[in-house]
Amino acid sequence: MAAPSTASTEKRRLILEAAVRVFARQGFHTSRVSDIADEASVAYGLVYHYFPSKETILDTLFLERWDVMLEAIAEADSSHRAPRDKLGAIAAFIVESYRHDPELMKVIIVEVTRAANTFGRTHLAKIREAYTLIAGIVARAQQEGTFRPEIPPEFAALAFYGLVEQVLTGWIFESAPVGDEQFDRAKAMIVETICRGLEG
Amino acid sequence: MAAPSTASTEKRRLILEAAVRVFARQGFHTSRVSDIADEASVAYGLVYHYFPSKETILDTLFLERWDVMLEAIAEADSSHRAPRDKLGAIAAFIVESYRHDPELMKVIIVEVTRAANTFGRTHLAKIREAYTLIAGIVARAQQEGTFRPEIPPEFAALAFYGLVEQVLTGWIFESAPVGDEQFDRAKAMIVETICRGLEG
Amino acid sequence: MAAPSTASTEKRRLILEAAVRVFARQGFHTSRVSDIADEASVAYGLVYHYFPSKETILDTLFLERWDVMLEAIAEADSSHRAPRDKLGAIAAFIVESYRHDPELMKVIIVEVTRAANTFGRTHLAKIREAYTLIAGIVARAQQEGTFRPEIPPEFAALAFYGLVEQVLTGWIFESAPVGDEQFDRAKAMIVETICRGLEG
Amino acid sequence: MAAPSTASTEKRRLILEAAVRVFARQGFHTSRVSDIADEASVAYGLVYHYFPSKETILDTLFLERWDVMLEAIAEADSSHRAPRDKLGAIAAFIVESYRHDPELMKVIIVEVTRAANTFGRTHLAKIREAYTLIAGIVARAQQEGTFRPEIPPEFAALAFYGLVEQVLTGWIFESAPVGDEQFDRAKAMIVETICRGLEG
DNA sequence: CATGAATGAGACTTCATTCAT
DNA sequence: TATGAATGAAGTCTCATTCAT
Repeated sequence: MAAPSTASTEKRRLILEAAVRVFARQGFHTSRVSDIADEASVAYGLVYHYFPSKETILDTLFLERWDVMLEAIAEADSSHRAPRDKLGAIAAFIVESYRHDPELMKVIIVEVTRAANTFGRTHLAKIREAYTLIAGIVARAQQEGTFRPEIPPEFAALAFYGLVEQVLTGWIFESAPVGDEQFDRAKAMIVETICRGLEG
Repeated sequence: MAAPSTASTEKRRLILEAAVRVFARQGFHTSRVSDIADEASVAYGLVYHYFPSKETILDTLFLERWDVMLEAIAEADSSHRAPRDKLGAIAAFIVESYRHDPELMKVIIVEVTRAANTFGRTHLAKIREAYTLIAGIVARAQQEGTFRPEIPPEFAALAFYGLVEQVLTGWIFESAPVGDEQFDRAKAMIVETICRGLEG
Repeated sequence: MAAPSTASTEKRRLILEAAVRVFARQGFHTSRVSDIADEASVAYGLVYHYFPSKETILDTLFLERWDVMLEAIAEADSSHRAPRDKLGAIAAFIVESYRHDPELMKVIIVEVTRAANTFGRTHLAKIREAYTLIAGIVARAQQEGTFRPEIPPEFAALAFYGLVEQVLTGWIFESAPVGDEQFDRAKAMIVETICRGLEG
Repeated sequence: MAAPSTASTEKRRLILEAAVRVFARQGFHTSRVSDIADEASVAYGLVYHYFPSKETILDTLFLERWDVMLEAIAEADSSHRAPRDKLGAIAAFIVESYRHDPELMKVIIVEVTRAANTFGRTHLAKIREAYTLIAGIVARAQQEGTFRPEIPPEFAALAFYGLVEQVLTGWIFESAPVGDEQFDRAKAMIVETICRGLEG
């Protein structure tokens, strides 16, 4: 018999992964808890054994992934690269996240990040952390003279992250699948568009 | 005494305006039709006399305003201004729309434009019209040599509109009220940020 | 200008006729008062000017026609025909009623006579008058020895009227239209079937 | 302790039986789903756990019982009795059905069989099966010379079933309760009335 | 841990009826 | 008479959550 803790974790993970597919397909509001249970091939009640509410599932999905992203941003910042390369690394990380698990990214963006009235509200502080980190990169680039000082760092962060999100949103609702080439071009263009505006 | 047709229109308008306030306050999904009726000081059933469904109210709100915006974009384009000024006019129009009726803009952005999974889906084509118009401006600027050709016009439109929307979203969820000065600075910074990246 | 009383009667009649078509098409429960007003090309409120409720319209339709039928039965009875011919005259009258205005008969049978739980309840006494009259014919035929005494007159009336109604119900829900020949054969067969069982 | 499958079936049956009582008392249209739940001492939602709609409950009630009746008719036909006795067996079966569970029969007749505009429509084909089986008995009786050929079998079936239904309808709406004697006399009279008309 | 039956509040929508003009 | 806007009660169905086993 497997260790209980392992077994429990497995089912929990199964439910989370099923939730991603269901939320991505139907949207959070239109997804029923039973849809998730069905998708996970798990009993209805088990969902409530692992999660106190439907909302918590979405929260978990968001927080798990968002923390990874915050770490990635922090790491990009801590490196000794040029500001443009730091932003490039961040853009690359997010784009790669989408390439790797588009459904999860769709859920996070559509149901949390952009659904600011509902869940975004709850996670506003967490979302802002990302802005703050990015703004920090810009601020330091301005101090060292790489970026010109006219644009406030917070505004630059807004522009940068806004563009990345917009690009992903475009892919999410595009009918045609996105190819590898587009992913790579996107990374370059995001950086090029924003940094040209920022660099002195 | 007002003409009957006017009276009927008045109530309809009353309901639309109440819906804006209610949707802005509670979000579409959390708003009950009875909330709208109460806010409009109107009987429950009257809402259904004028609108076949709760969804239609949101549709109406969106379409009315969005068409005005599309006209504004078209007009900005038709003028003989420099590309940067055209984009400036568009940014100014949207920012002014927010200054004039922040609740309506909040509803449109939060519940339609950004709620891509739900209503955005229905209005995707309409939303894309705006992107297409903006992309047209960029494309022509590239042809006449004012903008450099590296960035595809569609991508530029994404960046431009994405930034505008991001700025408004920021205001929408900011706790502190936004002052006149910020509105004007925002217009300038949006254009500055994007156009520096686009101009040759 | 027409005399008011005449005008009022005209509109009233218009509404009643429209109600027949609407009830026949959609059934009473599925018919909205607005459907009737639309079908009559008359303002919504006018229906309530002439009838205190939707139900009253059906009542009126039923009572008007049913009284005519009761008279026809009474008349058939008062004649000096043989019992078989009396029943034949009644069957003929009802079948001709259907031939002349199938929609009205459909409404009366489907929505009143057979809808015993709803409106039939209200009109039970009125409906029974017909049974009583028919039973009277049978009773007298038994007294004079034309019909044998074994079957109670009330039961005979049940059988007779039941068959007539069943035949009409068959036509009502038949997909194919009913031809003149069928009407005439039906009259004959109804009498033949029932009277053979009754005659000594 | 009962097996789970049995328990679940029990509640379902409880709801069906409650529905019979409620429909018989108030009529289908006037019965609310909450009335059924209350009558069954069951939570509102459980009704929808077992049945997708209020209508389905009525459908189930009708189909379950009607199929039993179709079998009874088929069985009566397959026996080697005289045609008159076959019809007698059918009449007896239906009358006994009423004696055994008058509320269920009331619901089936009043709300389905006679409510031809609403549910009858849905079950028309099923209802006609009964007519067809009965017509078959008559047709064969005519071929073997027991019944005379003048009356078309379909018409005879109409008369027979129409009379049975009419008799039950009479009981259903009679204020006084029906005694055992009446049940038995009814069986005899139905057969007597119809068969005298059919026999050569 | 696992199951799925049981609970019940909640919200949309319909529509008969009333009323002001 | 005539109009159609206004009212609001009523009822179906959904579904997140709880609970007994």
